[in-house]
Amino acid sequence: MFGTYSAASWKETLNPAQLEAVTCGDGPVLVIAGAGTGKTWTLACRVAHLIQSGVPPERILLLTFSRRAAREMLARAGRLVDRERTGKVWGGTFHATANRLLRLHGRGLGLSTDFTVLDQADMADLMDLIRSDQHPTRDKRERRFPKKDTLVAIYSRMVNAGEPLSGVLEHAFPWCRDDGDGIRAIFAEYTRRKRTQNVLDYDDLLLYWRALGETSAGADVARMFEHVLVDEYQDTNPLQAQILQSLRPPNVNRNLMVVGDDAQAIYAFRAASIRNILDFPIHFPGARRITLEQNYRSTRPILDVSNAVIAQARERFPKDLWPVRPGGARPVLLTCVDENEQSAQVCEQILEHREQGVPLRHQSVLFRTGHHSDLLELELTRRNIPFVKYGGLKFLESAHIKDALALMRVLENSRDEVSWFRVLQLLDGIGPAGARAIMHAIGVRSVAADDPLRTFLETPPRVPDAAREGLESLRSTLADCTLVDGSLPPAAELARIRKFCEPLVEARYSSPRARLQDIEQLEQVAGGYSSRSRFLSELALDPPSATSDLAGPPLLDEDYLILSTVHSAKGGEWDVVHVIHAADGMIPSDMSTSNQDEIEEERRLFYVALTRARDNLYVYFPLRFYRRPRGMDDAYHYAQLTRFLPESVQSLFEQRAVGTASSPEPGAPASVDTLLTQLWSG
DNA sequence: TTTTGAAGTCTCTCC
DNA sequence: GACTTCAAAA
Repeated sequence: MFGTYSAASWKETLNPAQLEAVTCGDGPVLVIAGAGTGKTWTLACRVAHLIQSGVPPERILLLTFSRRAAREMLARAGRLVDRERTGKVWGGTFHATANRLLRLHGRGLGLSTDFTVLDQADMADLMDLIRSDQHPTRDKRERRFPKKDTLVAIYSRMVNAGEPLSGVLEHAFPWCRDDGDGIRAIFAEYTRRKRTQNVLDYDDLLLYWRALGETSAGADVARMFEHVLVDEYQDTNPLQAQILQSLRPPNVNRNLMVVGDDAQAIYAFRAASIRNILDFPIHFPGARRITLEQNYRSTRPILDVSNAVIAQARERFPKDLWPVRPGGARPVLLTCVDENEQSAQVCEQILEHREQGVPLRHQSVLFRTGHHSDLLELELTRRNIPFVKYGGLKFLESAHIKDALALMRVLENSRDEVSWFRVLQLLDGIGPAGARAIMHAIGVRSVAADDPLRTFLETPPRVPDAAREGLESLRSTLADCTLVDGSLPPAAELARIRKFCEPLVEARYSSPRARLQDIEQLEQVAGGYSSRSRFLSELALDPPSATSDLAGPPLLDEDYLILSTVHSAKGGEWDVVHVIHAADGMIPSDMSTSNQDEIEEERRLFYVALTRARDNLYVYFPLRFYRRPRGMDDAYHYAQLTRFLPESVQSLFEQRAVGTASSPEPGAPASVDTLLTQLWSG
């Protein structure tokens, strides 16, 4: 269905509801689109239709949940009109778009347009720095104060939900309720420092974009766009909804199309609110509503299971998906004796489908959290099955990459205290206290002082003997990068930084070679950029989501399996989908079972996973799994099948049980099945 | 006083 | 693997 079409014929591929969405005229439109109903295709066609109707592509704004989604959608639209024109469409996430717009129009808000962007880890580091400033002697007997990641989570929720601190603490972080004053003080200082350091965090990007709407530049920005389209609207938050309102003031125009599915809302933890979809007709009076219910993706048996799972949801908009595709195999529920058996079974099924002609890249393995695939990855490697993993532990989060980037950021913004703090502690003999002393000496935090970087290079700070050699190496590296006439291309700069890091990485980390290669990979990525500031902000806003993203475009004939968290799999579809760890405590995660809303979100998450499958769906349930021992408990636990598959839903599956406790070989005798069945239903 | 190393704890999802 | 805590060494 996604082949190439002539300009006239592609509209014939659309069903009536899709066609209505694609060709509808001006004004606000809400498209409720169930899983697999051709939502992406419809949006791509809408873009193509607008361009064909004479809307200049640069006056179309397409907001998506990831940059990858925007790229794919515009690539499809490009096949319908032409690449040259679709390339001019504004596309990307809210955050990336804010970044672009604020660099163009942020002056009126008192922003200097060469700001740097803090990612979540940077936010946490700055919070931590402030926390230890405000409580220099942490009393250990005192009750624990919220950790830096918690502080960031509280702060982000407050901003994105637009809810006062007290309310956020009460509803979402009740265990921090009594620390309100301390938290408030940290937030105030956090905000102050961000401003003096000329940095914006993720939340600021949205806040300033909204603020832009209230300035005179805001009207200009609104007028820039004739049409605004938003994908995955169910996962936007109140702040983003306000941005859309500021972007579509009644006196400019109200051309706004949002597309979403309440049954697939899985970002409440990021303050996303289903109210955005519910209240859309209130925010944009006269909104037209179109529902897409015809499912093109999955066969009936897969849809039956998915519908049965979501039907148990506490509340939802009634919406039935009906399949277009006939026939199809029953989904398979595999009860495995343990996690090793699960890994082995996944490999077996994958290879069998490949034998039957389904290449690896049309199959995927989905799981709740990044480390759920650890064992499987070992097994895949052992069997030489190539794979690419999305989501989970990210490349940019590893310490050595952050070290290298911190050096670049000091060059970019010499008042970036988080980066200085990190860079200086790379030196032997310099710990937190030493780093603070140096930062004070070169005036990183005093607004009036000269450029701290120049001070650092011109007058070397006093350091203990152990740090002398490292300090000189650091100074000459930084000097090298600044004194070359003009500015060095980012890749060349990183090459020098890598030289500096080499001895450190070798001394500090266990597998230095792999880590140095990581930095080389980063150099490769940097090769695509001519400006350091662009490189750094793109990296913060669109981090490589898989290691393969860094290795450059994979060879066309290369075949590899996709491993992904369910969150990262949103919007994807595969012929064969394997959902692993369908046990209570995994799905739903036992960190998300404290209240009904969280459980409902986990249910939708499971639904999203199931609905990714086109032809074959496998759900794996490991009976026995390892969990790090807590207290006297045994390290091995017996699990219950996920609560989202009650008896009535199980019966829609073909059920198999494999493995025995003593021999983890496939093909257990039939009697084991009944034993296992008793275990999960008893 | 500050750094450094060792032992112990706990780990979700993403822009 | 990353972070915290604690104690020894500089």
